[in-house]
Amino acid sequence: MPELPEVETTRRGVAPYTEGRIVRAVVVREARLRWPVPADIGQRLAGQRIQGIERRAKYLLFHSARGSLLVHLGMSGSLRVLPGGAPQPGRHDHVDIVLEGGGVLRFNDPRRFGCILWVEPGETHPLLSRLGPEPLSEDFTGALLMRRSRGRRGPVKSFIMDGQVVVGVGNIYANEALYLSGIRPDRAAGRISAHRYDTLAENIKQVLTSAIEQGGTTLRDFVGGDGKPGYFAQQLYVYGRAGQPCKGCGGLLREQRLGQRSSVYCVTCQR
DNA sequence: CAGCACTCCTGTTCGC
DNA sequence: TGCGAACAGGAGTGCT
Repeated sequence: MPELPEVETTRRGVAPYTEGRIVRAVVVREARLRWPVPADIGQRLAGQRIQGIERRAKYLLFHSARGSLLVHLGMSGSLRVLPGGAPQPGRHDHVDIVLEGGGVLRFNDPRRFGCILWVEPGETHPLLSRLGPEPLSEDFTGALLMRRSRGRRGPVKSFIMDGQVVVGVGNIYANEALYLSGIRPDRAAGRISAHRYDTLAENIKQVLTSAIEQGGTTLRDFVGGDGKPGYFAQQLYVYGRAGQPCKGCGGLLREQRLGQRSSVYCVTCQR
């Protein structure tokens, strides 16, 4: 499932093949995504040059002079470059961005939790207007977590997954960062010390950075081929390891549902 | 506002 | 071995 590192890896992977290129057409085979793909998206984008690709949270923005294509990969989405043109589309190949010169940027999303929308020039899309800071920016600090968490009684894990607090911390990395920080995921956000929030913020940055670095080794998978683009093995301490031994102390990892999300932690190493 | 539950969807896993 | 049920999960929406 694409988390922030996968989305950033996608951005870097498709940028060399799309930036500076002109869009010839947009082929929408299935418009029923999270929200309907706008019917006029092809008219808006055709003939436009893709000036750059920006990532904000887990959204990708393909900027042109006439507006921007806003893409989210949801749970199961992927973007892949087909430099030599478009082979027969598969069952979930919902949208093709056909480029001058014959290359194709193909959007695939089996569960259709993703979206493709349009943003007018100079406007901030409502989906982006209330987002917290980027986790890898200087704006994201332990002090921010400390300040924003005061008075909040919900679990810290839900707190750091709240996109209005900080963006891009999905379930996998929330679990991992809390393990690395020695913090139980069900601890009340408002009752965690400034020092521990410093540690947590650093670990969130660390785990995301290392995942992005690992993603760099799979960039070739974004082009052609039939491998699944954008996903890469991640060294995981707790996520998906419920019932297995903690890599720190050997105790069995426990699983708990928090805010509809599975949370895995070590009762000994995390307090 | 904070904190939930609900919702979208389909591939995978599980239980019998 | 096969089949239906349960599950996973990003994040917007709506309710308390």
